[in-house]
Amino acid sequence: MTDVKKPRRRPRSDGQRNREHLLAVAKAAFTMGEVDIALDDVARRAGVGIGTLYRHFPSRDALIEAVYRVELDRLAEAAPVLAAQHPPVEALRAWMRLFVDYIAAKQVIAPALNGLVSGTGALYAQSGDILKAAANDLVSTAVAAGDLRDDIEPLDLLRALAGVSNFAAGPGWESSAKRLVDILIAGSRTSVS
Amino acid sequence: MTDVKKPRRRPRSDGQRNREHLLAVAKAAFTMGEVDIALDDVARRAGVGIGTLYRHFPSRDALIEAVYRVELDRLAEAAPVLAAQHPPVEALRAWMRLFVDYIAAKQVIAPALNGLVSGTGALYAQSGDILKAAANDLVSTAVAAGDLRDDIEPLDLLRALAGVSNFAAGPGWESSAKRLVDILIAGSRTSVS
DNA sequence: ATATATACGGAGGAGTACTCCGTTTAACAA
DNA sequence: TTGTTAAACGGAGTACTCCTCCGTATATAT
Repeated sequence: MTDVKKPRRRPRSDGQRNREHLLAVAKAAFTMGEVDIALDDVARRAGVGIGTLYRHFPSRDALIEAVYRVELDRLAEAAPVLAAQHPPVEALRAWMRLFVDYIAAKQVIAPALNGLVSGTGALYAQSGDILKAAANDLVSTAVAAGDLRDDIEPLDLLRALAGVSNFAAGPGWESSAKRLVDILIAGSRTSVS
Repeated sequence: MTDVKKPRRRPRSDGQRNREHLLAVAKAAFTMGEVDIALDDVARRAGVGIGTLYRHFPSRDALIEAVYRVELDRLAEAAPVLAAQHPPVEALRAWMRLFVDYIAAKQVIAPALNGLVSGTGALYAQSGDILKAAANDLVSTAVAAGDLRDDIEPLDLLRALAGVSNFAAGPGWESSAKRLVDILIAGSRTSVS
């Protein structure tokens, strides 16, 4: 039990302001197509030096994770709400559709999902765990109710979804994404002839 | 119909040799983990100048596509064979499992699938079309036989599969990938209570 | 006012993708 | 064989990116 670091001073206001500016700029850029924006640009647009950016976010991945953290957490929080409103399987379906909606609304989830799901490493690890836990709850509830096969891996459903999320291009992609959700749900049910 | 360009000379042997060396080196590198290998390195290992590499493959993506072309084509060619050997639905299942096997054998499909499936643009466009056509045949045969719902989008199944392919890490990933194939098939069947 | 922990800025090191163009060479004809 | 020429080569150079380092500035606390 090492003791928690006791902050001897209140955090500096300019530091927090800059951090928020950076996040806002980065999110705006990512939301537009500019996923590959140079970090120098992010710093310039936020009105800070590049050194400041790197102090707040020690790597590009750290910045990306910070940007998406809010969105991913919101998605995770929706799970218990849906679970309370719907029967188990429908709650899961609704939650998976929420993914699709988020992507449709340019809520910038897709790249985060990819990072989360691909083996890139510790990146997104924390948000990822929350998300996985949410999926786990929904699935195990449905399994316990006897509606879903008991060999369903929640993470696999997420992975499959990430595959579709990968590209939000082409007309009708949204409806085809929702169709896939139905396929996944149907295929996960207990009663399959 | 513009006339086909009549080559006034036979292609130079050194050119073809170098092209093959480059492909071999790149494939070897990609097959190991070195996806981010510098193109300078590829050129050096192949014993050619960087200029030569860029003449043969005008961009990094062009090189990657060329490397995976062979594998993707082989996968596409397996489709009619499987269709001849199995009833429709089982042919589709077998083909989807083939994806998993390829990935498991470090056959380097996963990144190609991602590129194919993500909206990166024309990259992989050609190989992608072949693959899509193969999937289309398998699915529409099964649909015609009345075994699969008629609203199944072959490409969506591929996308979902790509999601799992994304990471071939963690113990037991292979079996969970095959389980997902079963889920997708089950969910695509006509008779769902 | 003074002290000091905290944060800032941006030049610069290191590395990569890709271009340009003078040089070399394989193919072919005489 | 030898000359001609289209095709291919090589690698220095350009442009750009990520990230580090460290001297300077400033918010907080006394």
